[in-house]
Amino acid sequence: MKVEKKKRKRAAQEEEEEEEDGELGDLYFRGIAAYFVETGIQPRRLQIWKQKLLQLGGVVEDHWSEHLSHVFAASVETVTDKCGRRKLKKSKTNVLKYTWIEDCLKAGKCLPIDSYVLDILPENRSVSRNSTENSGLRDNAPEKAVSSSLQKLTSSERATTSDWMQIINEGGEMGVVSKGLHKKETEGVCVNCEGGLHNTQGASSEEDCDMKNEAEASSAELAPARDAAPGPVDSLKNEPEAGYTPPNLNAHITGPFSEIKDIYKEALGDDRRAFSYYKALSVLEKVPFKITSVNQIKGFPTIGKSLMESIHEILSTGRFSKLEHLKNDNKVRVLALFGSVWGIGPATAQRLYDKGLRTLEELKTDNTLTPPQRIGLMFHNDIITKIPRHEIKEMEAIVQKSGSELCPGISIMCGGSYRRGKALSGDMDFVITHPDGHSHTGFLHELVRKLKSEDFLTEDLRIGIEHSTEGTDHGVDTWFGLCKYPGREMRHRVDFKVYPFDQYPFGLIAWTGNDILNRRLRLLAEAKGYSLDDHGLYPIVTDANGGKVKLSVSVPCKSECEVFEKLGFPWLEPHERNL
DNA sequence: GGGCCGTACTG
DNA sequence: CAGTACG
DNA sequence: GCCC
Repeated sequence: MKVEKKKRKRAAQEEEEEEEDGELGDLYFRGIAAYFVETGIQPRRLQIWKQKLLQLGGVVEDHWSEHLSHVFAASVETVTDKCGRRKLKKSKTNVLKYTWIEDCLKAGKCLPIDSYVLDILPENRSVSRNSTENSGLRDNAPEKAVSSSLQKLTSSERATTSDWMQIINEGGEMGVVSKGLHKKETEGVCVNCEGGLHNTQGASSEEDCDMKNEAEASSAELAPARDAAPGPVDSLKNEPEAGYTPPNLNAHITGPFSEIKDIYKEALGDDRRAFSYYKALSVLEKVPFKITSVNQIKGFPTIGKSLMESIHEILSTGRFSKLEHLKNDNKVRVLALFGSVWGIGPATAQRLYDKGLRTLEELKTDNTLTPPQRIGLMFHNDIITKIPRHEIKEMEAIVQKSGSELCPGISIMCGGSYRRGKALSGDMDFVITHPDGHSHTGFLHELVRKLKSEDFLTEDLRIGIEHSTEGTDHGVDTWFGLCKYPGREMRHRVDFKVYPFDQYPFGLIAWTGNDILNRRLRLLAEAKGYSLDDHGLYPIVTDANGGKVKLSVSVPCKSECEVFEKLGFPWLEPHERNL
């Protein structure tokens, strides 16, 4: 068995990559030496492309040089910014859109490059705009987002291939990576942030900072709900109109994985195992081709031995015995059902099961349920129903309108998966602040009252602290509850959190997520001697007794960009945060 | 073998 | 306090 | 579950 495996492995390396996946017979990327301009691309997808390029005979370089055969980029803008217009024109390198790789992978062969070539035109600003438009990347990276992320990224010029690999992978090595990054960045402090902060617009010493970008960044981060006029506001903040989510070509794997993840988490309380599936499926759903053999995903991050075996089983038999086994267990089925109710977790599900309860109908008769659980149960079906993007947009406008009527200048924006560009969201997360630094106090109570009177908010689930006039606490008001889309009885989950202005960037990052990114940022912060949470970045110091103490004063940051910068983490546009 | 985010409400 | 939730 |  072992020998057999070894033999096969050697064969796979020396020979071609044939074996079980006969359809991808040869190394069709052989002879390609490529450099990737990473700007404006989801890190996960990027990594997958690199992996496949290597696997199929190509070479990936960390830096651009003239001997390369190919350069891949999202648009003309990004590539010229990174490599230089003149140098590119001079070299014979093929400058191609990323879509070429995707299409090759889908087709299983090397396609003609003709329709993928990015034309490097002489320095005309308006030209690059058109080429972005035509790049075919609009579906997942509208030009606006691309260009703005470009500027921000290039200013903090790190992210080599290996950096990305490590960032994308688990947090273990993050300390090492970040040290390297940190050096560069703490010295050269993020240009974009600097400008934004002090309002010193003019492009500073760095060549890649421009004013348009500053304006965009600030309007994107602070979305003042204008005086009762919701219309034009929309276009200013939560950019993604259509959503960036690329199609998932591997639902045959992610579907079962998602199911088993929910069971481990909500029924069995095995969070860590659940998290492993969760991370794996976020990788698998970004693979740009339909997986037909485990050989195609050899060496992918977050997919270890056990998951590989599961995937192999799914591919070869169409079944997932581990999941089937769990679903055939009646008790597990009941626990999973109970656990899917808001407010009921694994422990409560188990307790209710032990009482002999088996259905949601029976659950309704139980008198030990807390009021929030009761509401969760009553609207169980509504709550698990996803909300389409355009409806969220309308509801955001409703909240903004009422908010600014109550308090002119208030900034209200919908974060969460909506801000990350998802086409469907499970709930809405409103992050609120006021630029004057004090008008946010007491705002939430009023807002909730008003929105209830408008028959938008319906039930309370959880009510957070009131702002304290003593300033010892963090003073973040929160409200969790349910709402109705106008003209419809169905309930949706809504969260509000109101931050003092100086904590807003931290709150916005935290409530935009995703959770994988949050955890990674917090891990990184810890490795650098900080503690990061939704209201600040706090230095950890050693006191006289050698104990670790978290300082109560945060490192000040005036924008999300600046938080990333302080941590030495590559900037990600909201739609790039679907890690 | 041990790590795996940090916080805040509810009862 | 444990349990649950949020990203 | 994965990854040092």
